[in-house]
Amino acid sequence: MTTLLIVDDHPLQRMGFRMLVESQPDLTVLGEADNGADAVRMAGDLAPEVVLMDVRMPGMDGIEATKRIIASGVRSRVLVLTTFDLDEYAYAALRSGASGFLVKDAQPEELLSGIRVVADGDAVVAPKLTRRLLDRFADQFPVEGEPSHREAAEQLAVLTDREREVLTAIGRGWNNVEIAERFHLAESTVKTHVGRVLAKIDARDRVQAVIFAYNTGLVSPDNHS
Amino acid sequence: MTTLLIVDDHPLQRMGFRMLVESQPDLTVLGEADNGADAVRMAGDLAPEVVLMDVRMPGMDGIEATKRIIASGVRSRVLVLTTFDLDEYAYAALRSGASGFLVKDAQPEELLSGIRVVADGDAVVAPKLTRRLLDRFADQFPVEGEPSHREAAEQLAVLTDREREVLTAIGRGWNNVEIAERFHLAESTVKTHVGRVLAKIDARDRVQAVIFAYNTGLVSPDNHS
DNA sequence: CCGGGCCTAGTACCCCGGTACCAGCGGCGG
DNA sequence: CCGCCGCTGGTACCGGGGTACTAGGCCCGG
Repeated sequence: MTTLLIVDDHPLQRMGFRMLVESQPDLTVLGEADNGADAVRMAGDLAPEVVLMDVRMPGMDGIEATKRIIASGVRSRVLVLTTFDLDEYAYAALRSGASGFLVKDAQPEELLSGIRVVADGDAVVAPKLTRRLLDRFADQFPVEGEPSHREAAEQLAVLTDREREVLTAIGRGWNNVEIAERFHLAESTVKTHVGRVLAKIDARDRVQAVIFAYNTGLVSPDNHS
Repeated sequence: MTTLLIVDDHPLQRMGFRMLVESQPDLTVLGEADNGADAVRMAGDLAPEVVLMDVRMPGMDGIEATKRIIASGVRSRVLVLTTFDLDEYAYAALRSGASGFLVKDAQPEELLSGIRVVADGDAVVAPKLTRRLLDRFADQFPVEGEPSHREAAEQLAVLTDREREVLTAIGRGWNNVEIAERFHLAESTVKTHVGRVLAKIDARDRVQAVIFAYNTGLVSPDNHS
């Protein structure tokens, strides 16, 4: 049984959601809120598995409410509902920590499907929003970065493509096992690469490699994950 | 009628896709390719609306093939299929210009739905991958008003003076012995401080502590020695 | 005066990281 | 065709790093 909290400032809209949701044997509504502040409080009290959150509300909007719910440490997952005409809010919503983004005029089956996906710990994004998400994602990750420090850049140049990838991974704080997993390599292979990188950039250990990566601009603040 | 090109190095897999797709009255297969080079060429010749692209293939892989198809200017949209979880290759795929990303063991309906979504000009990402994508997105694009810097800065405030000194030293790439010497401490003392710093800033090891130090501005590029 | 931070220091333990060395493979240029 | 290079993988070894726990001395505020 998946528990829900419905957040929307329009009573009629809430009614619609409740009708749809309660028609499903595996879904149940714990409560409703008509503003962001109540939503945050009720999420803390009721600990619903999924919060259906309208973005546009008077006072605290759905995005701010989402951030606070996520920050509060409650296990609730938030499924944000947008009307899609808002572009400036779109990215803020994506960053808010929500587990899903659907358009309010979606088919009922899509909404129900989205609720179950989110309840399972996965995420869902409406196709139209996904398009923009991918475009933005592509923009923000240029194929090759631009080193700012020329001198060190020469050392960067002597690295092979693979070694530069590994150095970037080191710069993100990943350990050898994590690097191996993300690149589908054996840990021993990663060690080999790391060793060569350290020798080439004249670093004693991966800590100094991180510093090197920052000084060359290979990685920048908030470039991690 | 939506036209398709199937790209996979496994004949049996292609057969499965073809069977599924041709069972749909609105979908038709224009051709098949078992490697990236052929895929690029056939996409140019046949101009399918959607390319079903396996990501892992000997020789030119699906990602490189996707990039070249997109770069070629053909109007084809690429739906990438993988058996694996989101990893570096997957991110590379998302950057490659693909319109969709699904796992190969998805339900047939999901695949068909994904094909139609992509054909409509929208994009689709498998729920399990979306979760990771959103996490990554959130990491990469900190909210303007409430950057992770602020959170981090608050963590900085909880550090004692000594701990902040030690963190700075870590950020300069010094090891425990060097820190001990410069501060006239025993190595064991340094370890104690380091351990508490790591706990307070929620870092796994000193490598992540370095990154933290850079992100908070505690240390800056070319600040060492 | 006594509790609580903070700094100091030690011991013991385990694991990850780094090194050394070796080896096979595929591509590419001489 | 051969050699070089880059990439991959493995084994073995050792030292540094991180954790857990303990503990004494210091200063400050209740």
